Amino acid sequence: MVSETTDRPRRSAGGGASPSPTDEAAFLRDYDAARFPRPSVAVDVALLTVRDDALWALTVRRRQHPQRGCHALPGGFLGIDESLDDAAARVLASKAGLRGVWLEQLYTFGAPRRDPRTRVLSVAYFALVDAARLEAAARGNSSVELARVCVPWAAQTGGPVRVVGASPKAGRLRLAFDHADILGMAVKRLRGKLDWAPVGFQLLPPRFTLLDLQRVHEVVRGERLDKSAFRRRMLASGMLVASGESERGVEHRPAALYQLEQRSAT
Amino acid sequence: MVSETTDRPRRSAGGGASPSPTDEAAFLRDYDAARFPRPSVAVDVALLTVRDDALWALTVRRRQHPQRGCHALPGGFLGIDESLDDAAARVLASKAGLRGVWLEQLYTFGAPRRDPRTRVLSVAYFALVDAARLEAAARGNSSVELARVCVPWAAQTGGPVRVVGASPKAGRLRLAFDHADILGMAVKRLRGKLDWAPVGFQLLPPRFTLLDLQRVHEVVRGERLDKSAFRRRMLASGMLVASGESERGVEHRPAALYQLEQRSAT
DNA sequence: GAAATAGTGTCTTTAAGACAGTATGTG
DNA sequence: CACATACTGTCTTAAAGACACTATTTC
Repeated sequence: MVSETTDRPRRSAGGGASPSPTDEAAFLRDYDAARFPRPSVAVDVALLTVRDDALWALTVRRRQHPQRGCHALPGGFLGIDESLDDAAARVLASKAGLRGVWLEQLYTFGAPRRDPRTRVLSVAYFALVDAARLEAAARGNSSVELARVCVPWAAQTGGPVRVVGASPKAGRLRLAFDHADILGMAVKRLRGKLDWAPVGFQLLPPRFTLLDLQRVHEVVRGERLDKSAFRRRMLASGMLVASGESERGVEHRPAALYQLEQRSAT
Repeated sequence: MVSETTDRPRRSAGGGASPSPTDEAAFLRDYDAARFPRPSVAVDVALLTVRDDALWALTVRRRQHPQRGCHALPGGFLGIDESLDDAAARVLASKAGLRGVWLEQLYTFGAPRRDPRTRVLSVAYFALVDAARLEAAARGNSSVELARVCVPWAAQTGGPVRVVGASPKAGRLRLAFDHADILGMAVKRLRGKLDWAPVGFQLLPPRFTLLDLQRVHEVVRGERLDKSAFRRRMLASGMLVASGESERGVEHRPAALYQLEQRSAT
């Protein structure tokens, strides 16, 4: 059976089957948005980076019920006059102190019981930042924590991931709600876009060597790549340009530094 | 500045800066979901098909304000205990009488003024069905209409699309709200998935010839493809199997009929 | 056998994988 | 000069594009 919740809520009950035509201004004046129950809407951000040959995600330790003590993705409720993109940027700024980070909407999670409090939809976002910026942000903020992401599936299969604490002896962390699924989808999306969209660069500082970029691709894809073929492919893609400068302070031949071609900045 | 709407709404005002720890059951009992304003959440479905060398979308003529007289995607408000996927399937069943259609979440549209009534988020879905089923469904239902989709951008660029009525003399149709953007994103997603996911098959009946499939790919991508290379690629993909049968009633050599390999059914 | 589309063969082009080699910095 | 890593060359392999060719059905 089809639920009646599909009908547009209206204060003035239109008489019977025939629609009661009024002008649009009158319609909007009489419109009663509160007539049907509405879910809460949150925005959660899967912020990923690459460091030490591993994928890391930013987590927030929950100090309140529900799921108190679990690790969660940084998130917050959507403001009633706030766009989704703005909400995601606000969450990152307020929880991690990060601004101007690459951000993209990922998926909306809406299982009816995903949050025990009430119906809460989560519009998940997916963000990428280089390790140095994320470390700097996490250092000055005791409420956030980096967690290493372990991907138990190959290629684009998808599914939840596991996370492990940063300290050497730390074990597996408990993720709140369906956040293991959100993180898994972020990894899946990242793997899917890596080869054709300029996203790998977002995990590196503005200037990087080709080997840095190769390491990032290897960590994200979870497999080794051939150096020669990788360079050919990257340079042919047109997404990079040589900056003209080179590494400094290394005790071997310095590598050329590249940067993102401005035109592919999106 | 960071808005205070990020805080978790609670009925009992916790005293000052320190959290007031209670057990989780008590927390949930005291939780007041209505404390902050919540948006309405709708689910809209971009249902696409391919016919006569063109892309078509199912539209619903709006009989009520706002945007009365415009064409819209079939949609409805999310039930408070209903999953997003269920809502999308319900919308397709109730507005188009279609069940068991391939359906995937697309994107959530949430610009604050996208609907003049009140804040309405739209969780957009993207559905594919073969032309015969869609025609059959539209024939018995005067409130829906097929609209031809014109894509004014190349490859994966993205952006809104235009729609044109089905009758030969029909001109451009006005689409309600941001539904031209939703349809545009559906086309972009379809183009992106066509080459690696088993989606082209969803636009054809269960058994089809390789030339049928090639026409579908050509229409979706908006360019001609080479027959030999297309066959090689499709047969090598493992997504198809020969059914063993052939076309009947054609006045030329009948083509072999293929079907989707069961393993790639997702 | 004419017409029409089904289906194949093959040459060329392009991109990727493998891997060895040369180049250029520091100590 | 030793060493470490940067970078290049080249052979092989796989896939795609182009396009002509053969095959099989109906009338």
